[in-house]
Amino acid sequence: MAKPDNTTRQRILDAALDIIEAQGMKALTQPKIAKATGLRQSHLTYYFPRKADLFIALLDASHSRAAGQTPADASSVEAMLSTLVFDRGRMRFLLAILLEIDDDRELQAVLHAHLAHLVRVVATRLGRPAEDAAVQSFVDELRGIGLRHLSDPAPGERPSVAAVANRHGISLTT
Amino acid sequence: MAKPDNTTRQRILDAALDIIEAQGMKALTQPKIAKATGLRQSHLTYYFPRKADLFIALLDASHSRAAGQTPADASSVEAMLSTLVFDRGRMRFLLAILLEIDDDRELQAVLHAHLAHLVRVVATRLGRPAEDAAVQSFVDELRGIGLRHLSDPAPGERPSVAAVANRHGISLTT
DNA sequence: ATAATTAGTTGGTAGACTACCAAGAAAATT
DNA sequence: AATTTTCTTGGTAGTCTACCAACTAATTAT
Repeated sequence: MAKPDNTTRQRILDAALDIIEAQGMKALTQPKIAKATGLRQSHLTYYFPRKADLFIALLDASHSRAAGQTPADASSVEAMLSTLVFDRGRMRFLLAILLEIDDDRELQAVLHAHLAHLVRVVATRLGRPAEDAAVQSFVDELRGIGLRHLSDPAPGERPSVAAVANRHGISLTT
Repeated sequence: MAKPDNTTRQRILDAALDIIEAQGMKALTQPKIAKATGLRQSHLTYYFPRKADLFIALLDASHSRAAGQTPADASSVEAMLSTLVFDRGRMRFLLAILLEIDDDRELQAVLHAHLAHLVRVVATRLGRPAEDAAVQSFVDELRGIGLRHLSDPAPGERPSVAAVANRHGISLTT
């Protein structure tokens, strides 16, 4: 089902995620990844010809990593969305990808599918139809809030995800 | 009231806006601005020591430019928000700034104020109190949709701003 | 088994770009 | 007229992405 372990490729992705987590998006450079993995810089572009390719690959990689840490019960949907949207690192990650893929249709499609998938997952976990318009607009608003949150020089408490949900006729307490 | 014309500085900002409009955010580089204005590259960093400084300055500059073209009647709020959020260039502009200012509190504050101001303007134009929570969440959701729109490889028609407004109990037809 | 093809790896380089700096020119103050 | 401040220049240091030609290891085919 999953690709063969492909150790080298995976090592790159892991190192990249570590760097992002520890030093942020702007610090994610080929030299740093090379150092962390012991590979040559030029070698990295063999696996990921353009930086955008790496970014897109990281999309799934980070998802996998997160999946390994989070229990899949419905009660954690709120927490999941909260970090997804209010964690500055996470948000910047998304924005960076969005900017990097620029006008590349192919990569856009991958990202778009990824985002759509997330909405379906949330909807399902909330016991709603997979293509629920309310869930979509709920998540949309969350992302908008997250965007604004990102520019807040002194962010206080994280906004309540549940309150936003209510606004869209969604109850998080199953 | 306004700063003195400061021609050089303004010339830089104008050239920068032109480049962004014509070639997108990624094409906005010091060499290109230098060429367009006839200034030396090193000179640009005299006016804007860091790239983020230029970005922030562009925030107001683009606002001014847009103000000169748009009539200020209420009926155009919809159109204004539509381009603001669904125009890929505009959206990328915001994201680029967000990423570039990173953790600089000072610049974050400027951007944050800018975003807050926009909401107040929208609220006022809609005949609502300046600090209207509904308008805020309305704009938030729009931005979230805009974000998603940006990753759509084959964007169809722009979503209806009015429909989103209704969802937040806001009517655009004054 | 061995030849041939494909996948992975290396070192080096080209091309951009931001940021900085020392020194000189122009403008404004005193 | 002298001095201080602002503006301008040319040059450089340091990063980074992307590319490429050559080499090696691993697969696949004969």
